[in-house]
Amino acid sequence: MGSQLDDRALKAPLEAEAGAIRQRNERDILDAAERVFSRHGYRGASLKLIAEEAGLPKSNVLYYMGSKKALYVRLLEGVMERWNMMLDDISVDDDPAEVLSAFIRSKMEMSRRHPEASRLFAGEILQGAPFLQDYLRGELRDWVESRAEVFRQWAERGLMDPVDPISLIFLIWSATQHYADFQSQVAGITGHDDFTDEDMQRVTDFLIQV
Amino acid sequence: MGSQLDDRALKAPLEAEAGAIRQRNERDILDAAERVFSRHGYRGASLKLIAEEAGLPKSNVLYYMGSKKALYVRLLEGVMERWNMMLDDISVDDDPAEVLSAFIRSKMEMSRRHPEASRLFAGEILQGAPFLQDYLRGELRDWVESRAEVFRQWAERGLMDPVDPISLIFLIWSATQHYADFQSQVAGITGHDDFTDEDMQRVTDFLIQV
DNA sequence: TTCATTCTTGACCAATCGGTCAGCTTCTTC
DNA sequence: GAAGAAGCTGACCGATTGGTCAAGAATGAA
Repeated sequence: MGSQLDDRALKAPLEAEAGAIRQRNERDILDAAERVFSRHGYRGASLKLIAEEAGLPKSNVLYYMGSKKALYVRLLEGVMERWNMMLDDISVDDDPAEVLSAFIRSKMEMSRRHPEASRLFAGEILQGAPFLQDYLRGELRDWVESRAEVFRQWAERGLMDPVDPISLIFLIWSATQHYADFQSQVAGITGHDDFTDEDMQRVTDFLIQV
Repeated sequence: MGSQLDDRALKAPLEAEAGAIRQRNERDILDAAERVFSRHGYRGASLKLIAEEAGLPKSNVLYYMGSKKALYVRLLEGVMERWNMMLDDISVDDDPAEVLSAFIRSKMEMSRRHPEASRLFAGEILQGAPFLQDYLRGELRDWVESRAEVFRQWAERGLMDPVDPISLIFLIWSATQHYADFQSQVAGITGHDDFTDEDMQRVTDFLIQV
């Protein structure tokens, strides 16, 4: 059997280096899907709408993504990948105030620049994380616990107030994500439709101050 | 025309004192709908599922509620009514620490005892509040601003730190609601499936401390 | 040019959706 | 017990859903 075909035939349908056409179309579809899923939720989003948003016929979306569920899962995986990069390399020797400030700032930045991704994740969690349960109970749980351990050591050295570390992480998550997830609530109440840089800075300062 | 019929005929279909049968069935339907809508979102929930959950045929649900949208709106109104009772009667003369503690405690209590209602509200907001926009931009906005005014006066008298009042309200909302909305996330990470009273107390204490 | 691979798409499908309706039974009231 | 109101529900409807498929068009390596 032709050996120069083997490795292409084996990885082509799944792996990275696909044809240029495939790469462009998949990107278009994923971008469109992120917008549509975040606006309407998993069941509320229709393939027809996603296809229109991507400028392709519906059949083409199925051709590249296989099924609605597969498309959704692939989207979630992409979000989690970006999401997980933060706060990955802190150590006991860092300055707590500095680290926490940077963390809050980067989470706020993400809520502001990728609200669709943030809402996509929130919607998945809200409905009981049907597709993410394994991830939550595995990887993410370990991640949180190792971070909490560093906080505990900081508290022992008297570098920060001895608050419950896990609660602190939850607090930062919820407060920063709130601004993406509940964008319309915040916008409706404060009166402006979008966040200015000034607003962002004020909220960030507020959280750091706390 | 028989005057003893008039007032019944006029208000019966819309107003409070309906027949006993109607009252019981409507309650069953609303309870079932709250569970189903909070689990699957507006579009994800089907009348068939709601009907099964309520132990009635689908036609019967339509008979009492008119339409899916009407049922959903009626649910939301109920949630907002309960929700709005809190923090309604504070004044400048109260003790800030006491008021805030009570507020946090009652919001946490609500998140724990009515997670479905809380998630229902969150889902509506997450998708851009298609049914609640008017409420957000009207009543609720006024409510928040009058509360914020009290906070500002407290700060002027030196009774509390001079933090941005609106941000503070958002922070409390998001932090307490987080535990209902992201229940599965929290459960998946912390390891237990539900909150014990002890957990509740610990988190509440933490927030008050902050 | 050849020819296998990849891409594209309209027609079509079964399932499910929210909603209507006619006709039935069960209550309530006098 | 008669009459009208309220409650009940299976059959049915058009629209939309996610998904299949066959057949043709474009692409690219030899």
